[in-house]
Amino acid sequence: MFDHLKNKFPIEDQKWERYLNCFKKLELPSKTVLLNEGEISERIFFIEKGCVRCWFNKDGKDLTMQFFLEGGMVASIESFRKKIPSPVTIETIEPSILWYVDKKEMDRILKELIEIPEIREKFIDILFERTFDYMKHFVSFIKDSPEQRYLNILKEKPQLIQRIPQHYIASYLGITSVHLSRIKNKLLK
Amino acid sequence: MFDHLKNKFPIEDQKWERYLNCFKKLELPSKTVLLNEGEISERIFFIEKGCVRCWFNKDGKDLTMQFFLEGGMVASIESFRKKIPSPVTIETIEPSILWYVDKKEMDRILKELIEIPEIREKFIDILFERTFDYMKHFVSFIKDSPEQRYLNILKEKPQLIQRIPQHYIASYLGITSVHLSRIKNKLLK
DNA sequence: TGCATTTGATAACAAATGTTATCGTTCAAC
DNA sequence: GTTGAACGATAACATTTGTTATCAAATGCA
Repeated sequence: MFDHLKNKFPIEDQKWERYLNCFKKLELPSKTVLLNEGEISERIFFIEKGCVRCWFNKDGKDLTMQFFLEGGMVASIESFRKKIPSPVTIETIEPSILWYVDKKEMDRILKELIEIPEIREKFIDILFERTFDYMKHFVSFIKDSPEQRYLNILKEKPQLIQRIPQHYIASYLGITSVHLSRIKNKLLK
Repeated sequence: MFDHLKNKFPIEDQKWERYLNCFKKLELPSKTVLLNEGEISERIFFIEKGCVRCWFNKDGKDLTMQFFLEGGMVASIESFRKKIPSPVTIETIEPSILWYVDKKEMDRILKELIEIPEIREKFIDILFERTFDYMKHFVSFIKDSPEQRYLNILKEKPQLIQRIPQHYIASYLGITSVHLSRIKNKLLK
């Protein structure tokens, strides 16, 4: 697990040791809520094992915004950064092993680490990459049909298709589960 | 114009002076291409007056990804940062007054300024805000009907509706211009 | 093991959206 | 001013996608 983290924040081992005790381990069953819609995000989670989903309620419908797998780092980032109510619920959808850090500690750690040029670069890089991901994702809504979006995931993140219930994938693609079922059926032929 | 910039990068005036000569002014007519799809972005543009559109070609169709107005800062950011071919063309859609900085100089400036904690914070903040914007945009494709997306723009960025040809708005919303015309018609009644 | 819940497929029908074509208007270039 | 291109509205029709309901299979749990 900590290999993932060391990769995200490449600092020397001894410095790293100083932060280890900020990380708390959680072993959780499936369908455990990590943060409720409307609450303020106080923790950032690192996924060692399992799968986490961000979703929100729209007129009684459960709509999926994003998935995170092993190695992922998840929080309701706008809530975490700006201390505003979270627009999403964050929930495990598999039995999962997570590590979390409280916001207060995370802020302190970042404040120290950001002074180190390599870490700073890495941090900014991660931020840019996440921005690029979101850009690609919304461009795909302009550019691709739902069928094509499904094929894109199948190619780029096959894990998601294999592990995640289809109706969650459907709303993530912006379609109904009935329609996704039709798409799969059509692709078989 | 430079007020916008000073606001984005709040440094003392004398320091600011040192960078002024990196900014080159352009006065351009409408439909001037600033960067072609496939080229590598070498400049970042700041908009003093006018309007700029990022778009790409998909099977012969012209699809709009994003608009920028006065005060905006535009480049093909993934291309600018990673020196990869731009997925989009950047083009004025009104007679515009722009300022640009070459990537080499921008990198040098940022390298210096990023050491200053306030600037660094501001920079990271701008990055986060842009990320949040893209998140909201793609969530709106999951959550809202095209009609609702149109109403959202009308409310949040009415300037876009007023100034930008409707068929550009349409593809930005992920629909055809015919459908957008229908939506507007329906809203009249 | 057995039962309830979740998940996924499918059908029939309704609604939304795209396609193509036509027409009138606006607008900029000459 | 005249003209051609760009823009926007509209209609008719085709296609895609959503809705609702039902059923079968898979899954988790007592």
